[in-house]
Amino acid sequence: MKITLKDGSVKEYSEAKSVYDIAKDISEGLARVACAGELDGEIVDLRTMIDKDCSLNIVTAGDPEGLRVIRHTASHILAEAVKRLFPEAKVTIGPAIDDGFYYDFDAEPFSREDLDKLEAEMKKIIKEGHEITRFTLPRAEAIKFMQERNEPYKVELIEDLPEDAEISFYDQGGFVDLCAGPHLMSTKGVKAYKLISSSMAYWRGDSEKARLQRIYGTAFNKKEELKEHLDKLADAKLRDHNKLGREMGLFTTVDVIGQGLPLFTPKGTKMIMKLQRWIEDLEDNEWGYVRTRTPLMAKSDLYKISGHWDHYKDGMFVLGDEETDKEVFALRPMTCPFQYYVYKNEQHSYKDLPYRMGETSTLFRCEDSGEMHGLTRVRQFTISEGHLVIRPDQAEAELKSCFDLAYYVLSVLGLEKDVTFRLSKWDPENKKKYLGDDNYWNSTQQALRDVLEEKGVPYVEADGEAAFYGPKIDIQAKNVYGKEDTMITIQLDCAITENFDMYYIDQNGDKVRPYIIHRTSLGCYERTLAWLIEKYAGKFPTWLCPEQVRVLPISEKYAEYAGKVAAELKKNGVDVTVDERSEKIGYKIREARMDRLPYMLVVGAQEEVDGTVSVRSRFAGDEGVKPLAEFINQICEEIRTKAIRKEENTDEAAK
RNA sequence: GCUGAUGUGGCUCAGAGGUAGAGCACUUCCUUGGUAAGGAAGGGGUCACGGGUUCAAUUCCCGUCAUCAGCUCCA
Repeated sequence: MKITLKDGSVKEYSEAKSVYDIAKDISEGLARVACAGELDGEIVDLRTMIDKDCSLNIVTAGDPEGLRVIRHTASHILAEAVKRLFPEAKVTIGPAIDDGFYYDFDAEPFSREDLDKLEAEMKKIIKEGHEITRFTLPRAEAIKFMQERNEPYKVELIEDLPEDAEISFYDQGGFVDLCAGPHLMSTKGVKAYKLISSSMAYWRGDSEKARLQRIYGTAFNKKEELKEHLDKLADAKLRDHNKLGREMGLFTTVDVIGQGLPLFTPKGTKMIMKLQRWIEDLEDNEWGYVRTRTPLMAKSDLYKISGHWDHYKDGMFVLGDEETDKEVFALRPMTCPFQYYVYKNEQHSYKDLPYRMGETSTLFRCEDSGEMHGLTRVRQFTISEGHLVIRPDQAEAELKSCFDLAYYVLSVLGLEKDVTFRLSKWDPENKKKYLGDDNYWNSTQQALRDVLEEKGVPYVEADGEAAFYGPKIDIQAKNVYGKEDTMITIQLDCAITENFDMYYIDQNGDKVRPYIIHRTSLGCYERTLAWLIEKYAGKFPTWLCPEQVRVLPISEKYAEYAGKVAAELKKNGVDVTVDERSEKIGYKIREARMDRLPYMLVVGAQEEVDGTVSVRSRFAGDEGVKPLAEFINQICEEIRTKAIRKEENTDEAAK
């Protein structure tokens, strides 16, 4: 067969030559993975190509696709290990995923000890160095083959394949798995792997179907890369807002209060208030918003008009019983209709629009009990809510301005590089879930797409992610574990105004339906705080810190001067405390460091005489002695500009 | 909501069928110190909650609540 390589050169091999030799030859000995190659953009097993002339880019262990092949092979080795140690287990599927692989088994739950044993067994299988060979069977025989081996899940998988398909299998020294490939040439090729965790998963992701046990693992080309990955996971644990936020005393939860209902401590509240005051002033003073304050609950009638009663009742906390009570209320899951009635309170001319309403709005959503997590999925939360009532001709400009505001907020927080953009569209396969027709959805989706295009940000389009009343631009961020959440959303809604009979008076004196933009600028305060904790590992920009400065008197003799320093700072709006305890200065510094304080001011005899402070910061260590007034100027400027000071490489940074 | 694990002083955790332990933190006293832990003494727990088994339960069993992981969901 003839093989055209990436560089255009052609190699010819006799049919008699083994695929392993060909692979080794083509990859110049590079590749443990060399039996996998790229054909027309697809990763294929060289062995499927043995009788064809083809063009191949050989996949090597070092490239991303090679990594997938290594991981996929590791998952087969795991499956073999499970069959050896737990012969009753039934195998299902085991793909490579973004940062590793998993394999689902119908088996008893696995403990950490089981995983350790399985890891040891995998080591044996790898050491044994089984050659991995590929063979195919016609469908009927393939079914029989797996029936004989008593693997019902594999039989089901094969039954779903076309009648005339040739079914491929991979054999590694007797353990045979149904698989499309490709794989390494030998189990020996898996050199760095680790089983991470086990959990439950449903067969084919369907909660009606069998419950399976999933084992997650990961594998890398080299041991060092694996170590790096495991270190990163360990670091993620240290940043985890749900752990760190509690440790730092920013929030807590209480059994008897309930799930998804975090309590913010004075420190956590201080941070949220700093964000909230900033956002409210920003919107009102610089972006033309007016503020509203509307009820946290309403009669069910309101939600019937808005459509939430039909589309979203299960997600609401309903107060009362429809059957027996005259009036039924529900806590609000959104602010939209409340602000609509504020708009409707007066008649509006076309000259009044856009009418931009903002509200720091607390919402309630009855999430399923298993969904709650830290501050990112909660049942009560507060968002920087806003609704813009606009004329159709203002849509483009106002959408862009909402986008600019959100982007500005992100960039001040230092988060703008960490987000991805998503155009969330309706599900054309399930139109019943939505208000409006094809025409409506196509045009609104295009309007949002235009904004993203104009702003030149990369974005993905996602079906089925829209609100029931309109499409969204969602700004997404990942947590330390790589899980994605919506941080900010901008939605265009031209449907709801009908239900609420909203209108403005145009030039001709006619009533006209406005459009609505639903949007957030900072999103949900709880979620944003979680994100900040993880982004900064608790070392927040100074302006956001609940405690910005701690004054550390050398001894109790200087407590009075320390108090004066603190009072002066407080007068200038700085959040400051004094550590008056009779501890040594080293001890106080250690504690302040562990509390991630941005600034420590050491004061003793000399400072008292000179009216100075000895500045020590999280950023640069010892910053020397300064007149108090100079330090106040410096920190006030840092707070005013919301500067994000970089940590320099001091010895302390390493600690 | 589903599956599994977990729940012991403020925190991190140990422990065992016979009325609970360490380190840190806290309080008091000594020390009054110059840039990451000075010393001593002391207080503090209905072992998440409710049932059951047992002479005896914090420990074993069941239920509830909460936390975590994963699934599913997320207007």
